[in-house]
Amino acid sequence: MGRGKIEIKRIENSNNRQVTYSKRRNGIIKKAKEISLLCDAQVSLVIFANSGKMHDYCSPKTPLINILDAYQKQSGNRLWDAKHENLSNEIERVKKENDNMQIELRHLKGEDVQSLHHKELMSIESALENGLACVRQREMEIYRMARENFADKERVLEDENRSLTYQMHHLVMDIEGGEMENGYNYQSQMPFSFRVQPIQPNLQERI
Amino acid sequence: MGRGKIEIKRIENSNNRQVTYSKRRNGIIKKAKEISLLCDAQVSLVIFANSGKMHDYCSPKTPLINILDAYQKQSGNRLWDAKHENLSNEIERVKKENDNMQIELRHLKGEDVQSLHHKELMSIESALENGLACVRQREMEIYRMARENFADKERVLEDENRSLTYQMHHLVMDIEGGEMENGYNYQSQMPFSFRVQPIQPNLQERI
DNA sequence: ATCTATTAATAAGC
DNA sequence: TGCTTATTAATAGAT
Repeated sequence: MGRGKIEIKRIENSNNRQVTYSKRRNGIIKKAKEISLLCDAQVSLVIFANSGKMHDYCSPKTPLINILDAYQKQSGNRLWDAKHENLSNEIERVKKENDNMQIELRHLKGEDVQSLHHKELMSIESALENGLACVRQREMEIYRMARENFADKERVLEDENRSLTYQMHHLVMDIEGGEMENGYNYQSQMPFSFRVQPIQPNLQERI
Repeated sequence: MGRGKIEIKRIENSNNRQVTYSKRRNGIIKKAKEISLLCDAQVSLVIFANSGKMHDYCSPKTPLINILDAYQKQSGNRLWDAKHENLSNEIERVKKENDNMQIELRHLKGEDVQSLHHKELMSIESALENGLACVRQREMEIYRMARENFADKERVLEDENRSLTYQMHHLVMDIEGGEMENGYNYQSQMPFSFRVQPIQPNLQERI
């Protein structure tokens, strides 16, 4: 249908091919529209040119996804169903794992134990005892570490105190012993916050 | 193109519609094949008749799924991507839940407690103590029920024994007291397994 | 299905 | 691309 008949095989001339593509693409899309209107048919048409450009037609009132869903069902071809199935299976698997853990957790917390029998209870009990032992051991460890840490700090503070006390003692002696040799009053020049202020009142008594 | 021109609108005569559908469907599929051959185009065509019957064409060497995948990318239309996303999110959610439970379980079992601090340990400890209390309570319950059950059975057996003993006592008296009045020897006619055989030897002494 | 008068699509040229 | 036109292809209606 044209000035000459053409063989139905790849058009080698790239320009001709492109022109023919445009014309025929429009033709097909027109035909698709027509059949869907004339005959109440659902049509899904997607065309990719060699260049990668895409055109498509989908009959109105029917989302493409529905047409393709129906296509999957009728043709038995799996488009995305296979992927979906894998994901769904994964969800199932993980949910099952979840449920099992949920149950185990509840049992360990002493919930839903009415349904359990001797043997199960025994194993839960021993798990709990073991857990308790571990947790308490860890608590003891923390306690011990805290105490050691505290003892260290205490020792450091005591050393510091001793040193300060010693310094203060000498300072007081210097002041009481008459005028400064260089006429300088350390205490009064020091910012207030740096002055030695024993926190525990009874430390003063020890001086 | 035919004996008369037709308006492009739904053909009301159902027979005509069906005939036109068949003819035009073949036409479109032929055109699809031609353009894909002539112009190196990728074509996906799915047509559903009003009746529900489906026909399709897909250019060779390109699985439909690939064409549609490309369609999704170019058109921005989400066919199955949306569903995939939902499922993937669901998996993420459930896995996270899973991980949390996993951690809680491990802690309750006394594993990985090295990383825990005082406050967490305290709450786990109290959960464990509570669980232990519940489990032990349930065990006691089962123990009590079992004992009661056993006591019941024991009582029934004792009653049975008493009754049998009584019967046997009378039977022995009858036999020792001379010939049977009706000349019938119950014991010897009874199948061996039904004969009264006290299980506890000392029961015999009580007779 | 098949036929065929008629319309529609389109190849080639511009 | 768009327009034109000679030519082929598709198909409406009848059988």
